[in-house]
Amino acid sequence: MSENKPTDRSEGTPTQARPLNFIEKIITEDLANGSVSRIQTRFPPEPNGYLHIGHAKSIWLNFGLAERFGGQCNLRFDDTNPVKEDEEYVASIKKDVQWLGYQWSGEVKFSSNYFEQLYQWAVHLIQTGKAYVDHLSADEMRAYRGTLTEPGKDSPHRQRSVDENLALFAQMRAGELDEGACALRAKIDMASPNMHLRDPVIYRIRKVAHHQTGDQWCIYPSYDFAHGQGDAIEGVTHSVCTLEFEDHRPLYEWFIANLPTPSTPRQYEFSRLNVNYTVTSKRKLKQLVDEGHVDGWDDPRMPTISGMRRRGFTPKSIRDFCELAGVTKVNGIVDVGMLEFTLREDLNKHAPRAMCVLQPLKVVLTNYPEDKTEIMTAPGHPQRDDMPLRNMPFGREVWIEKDDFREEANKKYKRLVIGKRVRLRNAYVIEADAALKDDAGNIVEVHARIIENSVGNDPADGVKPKGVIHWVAAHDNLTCEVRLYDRLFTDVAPDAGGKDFLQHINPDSLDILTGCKAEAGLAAAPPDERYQFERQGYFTLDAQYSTAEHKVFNRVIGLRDTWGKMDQS
RNA sequence: UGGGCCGUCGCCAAGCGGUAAGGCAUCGGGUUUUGAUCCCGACAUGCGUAGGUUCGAUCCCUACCGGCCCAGCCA
Repeated sequence: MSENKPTDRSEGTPTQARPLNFIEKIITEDLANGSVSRIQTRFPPEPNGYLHIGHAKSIWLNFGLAERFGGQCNLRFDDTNPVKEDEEYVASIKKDVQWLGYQWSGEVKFSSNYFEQLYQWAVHLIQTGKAYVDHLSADEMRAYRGTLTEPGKDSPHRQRSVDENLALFAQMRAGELDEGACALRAKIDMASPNMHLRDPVIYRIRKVAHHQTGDQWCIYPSYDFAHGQGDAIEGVTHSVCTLEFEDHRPLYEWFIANLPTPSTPRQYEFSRLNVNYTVTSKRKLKQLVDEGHVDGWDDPRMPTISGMRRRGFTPKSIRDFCELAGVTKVNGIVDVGMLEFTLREDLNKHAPRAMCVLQPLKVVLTNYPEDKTEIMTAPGHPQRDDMPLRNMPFGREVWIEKDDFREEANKKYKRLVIGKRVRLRNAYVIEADAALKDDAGNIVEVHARIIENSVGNDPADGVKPKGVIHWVAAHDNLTCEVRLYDRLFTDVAPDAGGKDFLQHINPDSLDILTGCKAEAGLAAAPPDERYQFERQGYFTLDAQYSTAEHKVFNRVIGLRDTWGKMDQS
């Protein structure tokens, strides 16, 4: 797969001219003043679900930073909570990261690789009087923690001796205590205005099997106790995460300061990527899947990486979008229009052109011999000469788009009208004579004439065609199914302010067209190629629904359409 | 309302005391056998608000206003 080359970064990417973002500035300084000699980052997902467009930003940022500064980026699964995780997700996450065009440094890492070290560090904290086993129940702990405006109070178990804590913690590990019976807490400050510093739980008992470590452990470290230390073990220099972890930073630093870690990573936070007209919360995406509003996690309308892949997005368009959106600490919502822009930009450059009639209307060229056929040639791409020419059969009967014919129309209509001319793209100029209708008055066929010698030339009589329309020969084409996708939600912010996002699902987000007529050459379309169906948009084969006999094309995105937006009367 | 963070064009986003980059979108115009692409042009006397410091402030100070995050043995 050509799109998996992690080196395909050069062309078109605005990387060069762009001013540095705040994290790049920090790294540049750190490198300049020698506080670090080399960059190490990491992308640290918990394997508890499918990745979506929001994760793409983190992937792009972490891997991109390493790439730009000649460093390395690890893929580390933050698997400290076995009850929510599954091996299925580690597989899909690895696939998504690679598809986006990145390769992690060395082996895939897991926080669970460090469980023994983490355990020893917890013991170290106990020995230095900085951690204790607390027997308060979860409810009691909540009550003791205080509130946002009131300080918490010390647990009655806070002053246990080191020996007692050591013994209790060993019992926890040995499985001698029940889930919830107690937990290990860091001893920091129950009156801290920062809730995360009010003696956070760092180890809890969970008697469940872990997807990586099996039943080796029945106690698991919390995120806060595992993340920074994992960074330190891996030599991560810049631990980049999202804004909601800002409050955790003092805790992150407290562990690093109070433990003999091999390095001192620093945490930096940026705002997560939000896109309008969609939702990205795992709970909501799951609901869309579970309630059958979409076809699965990889439904082409989903904002998941797998959905976008199936839809036909290019990895580059997603990376470019992340870059275009920028890296700051401002909580914003980016316009999907920007994503559509980077998508079209990439597709326009690389997609071979083709013609496909979505809603066919037959045109009979009455002055064209019944037994005659020709092969028309067309460029593979109008702005590139490195793409092979296409050969398209042409004959007496051709299909054109229903929308491209009107019995009569005003001068703004640049398509086929009775008595007027249009060019069949890459073929003849034709002039319409009559429209044949069925009993209900629907136009079922159009009679027209070709203008002799107009292939590649303007008509000899000087009467130029009004416009250019696409067509497909009736005697030789590929009948196929085409799926048109629109945004999944009709509301800019489907879940803003506690709105019920399900109320805003777009009933027309999927339009299935059958009996579409594509140019014959498309019968050989490979599954990962994206085409521009001229005048319509970009399309790719749906890997799931297509069979050898029945091709299904997904519309990745339509062409920019200034005509469709204006008053066409 | 305790703490943390954030507020520059409709949406992103530069700017770091010397008089508002850029992109997306939008609106004009040109080229074009895709109403696509491409090309030109327009688009913040204004930087959440009010004061203050300064010859000069989006950048410094003060006070307000607005938004986001934190009271999981989730991450």
